[in-house]
Amino acid sequence: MSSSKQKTTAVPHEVPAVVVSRLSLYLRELQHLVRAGRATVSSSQLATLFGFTDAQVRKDLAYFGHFGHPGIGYRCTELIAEIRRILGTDRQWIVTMVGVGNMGRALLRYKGFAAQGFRVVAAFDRESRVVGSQIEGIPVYDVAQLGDVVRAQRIQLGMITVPAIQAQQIADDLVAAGILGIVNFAPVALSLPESISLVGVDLTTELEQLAFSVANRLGSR
Amino acid sequence: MSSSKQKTTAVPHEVPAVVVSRLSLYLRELQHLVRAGRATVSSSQLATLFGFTDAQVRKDLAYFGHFGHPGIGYRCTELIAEIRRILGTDRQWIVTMVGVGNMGRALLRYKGFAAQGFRVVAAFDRESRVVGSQIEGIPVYDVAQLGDVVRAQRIQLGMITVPAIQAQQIADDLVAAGILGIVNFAPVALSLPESISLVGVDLTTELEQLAFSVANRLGSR
DNA sequence: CTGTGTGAAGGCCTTCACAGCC
DNA sequence: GGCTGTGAAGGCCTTCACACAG
Repeated sequence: MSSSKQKTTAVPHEVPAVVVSRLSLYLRELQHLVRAGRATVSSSQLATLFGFTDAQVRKDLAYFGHFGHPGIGYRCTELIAEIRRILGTDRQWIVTMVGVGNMGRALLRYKGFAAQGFRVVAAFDRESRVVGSQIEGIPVYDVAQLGDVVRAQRIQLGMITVPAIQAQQIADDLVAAGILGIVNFAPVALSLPESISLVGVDLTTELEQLAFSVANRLGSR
Repeated sequence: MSSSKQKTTAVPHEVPAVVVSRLSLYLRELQHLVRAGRATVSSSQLATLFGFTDAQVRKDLAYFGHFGHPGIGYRCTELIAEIRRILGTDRQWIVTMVGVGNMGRALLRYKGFAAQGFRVVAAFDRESRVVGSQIEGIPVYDVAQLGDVVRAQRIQLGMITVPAIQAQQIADDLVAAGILGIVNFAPVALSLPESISLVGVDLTTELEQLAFSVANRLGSR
């Protein structure tokens, strides 16, 4: 606030992935806090929600700028705006879903994505039964049209919910069509060019973490 | 193999959570490899699938025992059995799903859980429309019966797919009924006793990681 | 020669502790 | 008094590099 040099403009250098994932969590809880009428939070209050330390919360945020107010804490709406800008969710992302089975359909019907800036504009499947239909207003195309539609609609992100055995081929098609990043729900490791961002989500894996934790009485995390 | 002291019996000491999560990934790919007819893998081949280093794969496994064969690598079926034992998925886990909306239904229909030792025996919802029905042969009860059913069926793990605002109450009910661990799909931080294992899965959070990665051109991970 | 298991080294993240500010 | 931002310290995980085994 004192000097003219605000360094809150861009990602400063290399940020640990784990810091970014915590930022998402902070954002989520901040939004809950605002809805509950809270104007400010301290780092220790935020930390308590997750079992982190207050220093960690401050350090995480300090990677990107000076968002806090000594003696006050962080103003919720202000910090929400900052984190959204950092994550890149202050703008809209154009998304597609490939695979309209149980999981794909469930995700298409989920309202939470749109609320955070992710607009799903097209879905794909190979089953002629669903091709041509709409789910929550989102048209379902044949996978054969994937490249054309992705290019025409300038789709940036793809979510893959096809069976594991088809996932690599779909990923290759998405990359060929110019996609920038992929969330892979199929239980298989994908091989992609370095330039493409990849996040893997495997629900079985998550249950296995839980089983291990219970079997070895590690308690909460 | 030389001495009588095999230390492959239990979790030796404190294992980093990230090691356990990689074990799940190894298991998944090993199962793919077996299906493809492969008998053995080396640490470097396994590592390449994920972009890890070979040393990391070996170190991860070395936490739990000596599973490799110098000059050969790891025998796939052997290592699968070891990892399942380590994760605790060589036995069956009794699981419940609380919330039978889009996400809950999709997960109930997913066949992958059963294949890894997770048996979903009951689901719960508050909507009288679905209570009393079955999904994939799994009965849906009213949430009011949650405690009774969890105790009667000795349910060990719970998956929560209710709206965020209801999630803490459901979690408390599950804990009161003696549950051992929870996977929380609701986009909210839960507060639980230390003795209860907790894994959080937030799909919006995953998309945000991807957005950040793309926005900052970090490429694959 | 191929490939594992592992001390040692290195690096990265977390925690500590406190100066500074409201 | 309350709370942030941050160097310094500490700890934990990853990588290196090599002895050893088949």
